[in-house]
Amino acid sequence: MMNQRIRQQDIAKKLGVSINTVSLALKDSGRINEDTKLKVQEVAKALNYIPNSIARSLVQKKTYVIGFILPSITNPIQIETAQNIESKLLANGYNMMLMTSDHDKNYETKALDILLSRQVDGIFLFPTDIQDQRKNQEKIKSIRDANYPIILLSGGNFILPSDSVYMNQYLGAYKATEHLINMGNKDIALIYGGTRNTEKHRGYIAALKESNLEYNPNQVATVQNSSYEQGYRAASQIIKNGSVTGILASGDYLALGALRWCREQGLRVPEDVAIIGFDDLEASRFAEIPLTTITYKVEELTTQATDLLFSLISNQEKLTWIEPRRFEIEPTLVIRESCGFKKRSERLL
Amino acid sequence: MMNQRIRQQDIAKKLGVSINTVSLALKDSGRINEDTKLKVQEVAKALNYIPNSIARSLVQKKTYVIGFILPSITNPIQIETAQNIESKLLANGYNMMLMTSDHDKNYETKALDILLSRQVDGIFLFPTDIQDQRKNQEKIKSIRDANYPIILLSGGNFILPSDSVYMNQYLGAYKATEHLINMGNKDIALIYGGTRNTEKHRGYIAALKESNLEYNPNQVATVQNSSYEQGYRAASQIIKNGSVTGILASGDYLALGALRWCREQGLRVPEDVAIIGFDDLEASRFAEIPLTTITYKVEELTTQATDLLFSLISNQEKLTWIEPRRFEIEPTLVIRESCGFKKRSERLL
DNA sequence: TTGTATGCGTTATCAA
DNA sequence: TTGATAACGCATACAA
Repeated sequence: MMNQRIRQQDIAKKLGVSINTVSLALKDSGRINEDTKLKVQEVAKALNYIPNSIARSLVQKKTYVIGFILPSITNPIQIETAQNIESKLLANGYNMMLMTSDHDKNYETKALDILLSRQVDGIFLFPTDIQDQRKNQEKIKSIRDANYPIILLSGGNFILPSDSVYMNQYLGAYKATEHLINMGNKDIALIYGGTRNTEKHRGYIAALKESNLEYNPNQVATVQNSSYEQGYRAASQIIKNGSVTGILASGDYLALGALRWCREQGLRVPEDVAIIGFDDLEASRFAEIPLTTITYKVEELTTQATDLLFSLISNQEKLTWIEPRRFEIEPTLVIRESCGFKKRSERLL
Repeated sequence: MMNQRIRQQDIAKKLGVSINTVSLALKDSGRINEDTKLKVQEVAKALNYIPNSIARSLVQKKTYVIGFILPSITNPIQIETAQNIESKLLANGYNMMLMTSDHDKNYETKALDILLSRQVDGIFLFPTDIQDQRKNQEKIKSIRDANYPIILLSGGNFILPSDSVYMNQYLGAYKATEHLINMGNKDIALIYGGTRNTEKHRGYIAALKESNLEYNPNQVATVQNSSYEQGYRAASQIIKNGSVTGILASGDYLALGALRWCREQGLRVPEDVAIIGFDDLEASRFAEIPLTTITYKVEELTTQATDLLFSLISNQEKLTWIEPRRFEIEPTLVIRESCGFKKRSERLL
């Protein structure tokens, strides 16, 4: 029910000029009389005219809307990424349409179709799952082949159907595991999201292998989402399973949940169990035992991603002929207290 | 650069029928031959036809897009609210356009204009600030008077220009303060967002007054956002100011930051300082001292809000003649350990 | 059951 | 500097 809104026609009629004149005047076009321009703008303001961008989009074939698909809210990093990108888009005159894909399993495809139908000028996609990504691979490829800018916010040691910007999670997991090993741990557990985190899994295994440590499936727990509760629960299972002295969790909330369980059991951290997380959330800095973790460089990632998107948008050449580019961002280790190496000074205000 | 996409015209030409036939067939209209309908749908699928909803919106005067304006990301409750509403909208065939208003101070107005220009079918607005809300009051009123559904997700003891659904924060703060008093605290500090939280401020004062306790401005700290860091910092200031034994924070992260500061100073919680937060985030359940807090009933709020929105959308009567409705949701106290009353059993899995 | 014609509000092209 | 006219892709009223 858009109620009768003011159109260019209305203000044209009021002034006895043509619609075209109004259109040009509102555009602040140079090739129009200053007086009439002012008159038009004045009346427009008086009538509270608001341009209909739907109509404009139809003729210009451009909506200035960018779609953003992300799995869900449990990972605050993804939300932060979305909002960070939103503000960058805004600075360039674009708005964001946000869709979450986790509602049902195959919703990612549907979300893509909706965004295409809405004629968005580009898409950022946080794939739900490497599995699903493979499944949508053809679709994504065809979207890109139609010169439609689509950027993936994930990646790894495999071929992607489109351009991508991502934190190198393999490397992150490798560094984290290596750190646990260096701190003297030999039985290191992994708490992670299964098919959502295959790269982290790979990095974990690679680091173990590098140190000639055995990969023990009993020390790996799969988790539904990256909440405290799941980390708490996973820790309870894993530690009962054996002599684990180190835990790598694929997210900080998982790590903090695990930390809580350990503390409740009277286990000391890091003396009895060392814990390391992922993402460097604020909660980790303020945890009871400040958490050692792996950074997720949101600002760097979103800057790269939006730059890439805008270059694709303004670029005229057929994307088909360009190899998909990938930008990796290298995560770094943030050492706090949960694996040893106390540095109390860090939290000074 | 929308590349040449398939239109109804293209599939009409391919089949030698009229556009109208195609339009009806794709609509699955009853008044069309089954054979041709199937044929059309087949070709549409083969050509990978995706309807142009921009064009459809122009003629139907309906976009099936709802705008959502929220201040920023520091409050995870607002994000959760947005995503919760997004999923409810989706179930009804609507999508959400997300805008954050905190970038510059007066951006809320601009966001409203953008959404109106984009012809969204309705708007949810989380006002940045009561102050700003007053400022935009006329604008919001005029939007509503134009029969444009706009719903505010805040409220209080004052007149609102449009329909609203909100947690009664006055009551929440009252209950929280009362609880602190009941636990024997007489010097109770408030950490809150200033003009963003006037209702909480009022509730705090009312509860003090009810117990004949003096309101002491030195025990009130204003904070930039609801992060751990701000809570940590505020606690350091406030506790140095005097003999505070209880802290009410307007958000759980603030409370947890304050908790951390106290612990680092060797203060026991709740024995030396009792702390209570707001929102009942997951982090509070898993804190080193599980946090007593006030619930924010996201699901209840979003259900009310979307129901109200859809009733406005389908309603044909002039909104001008209807008094703005308001739905208050009553917050409840969740007692954990940070104010006393230990209940260790709660966290069983 | 299908086709034709018109319009949605705007921009763009071409004359005047 | 302005005005008429034709698009944009789709839906709808009406005709056939």
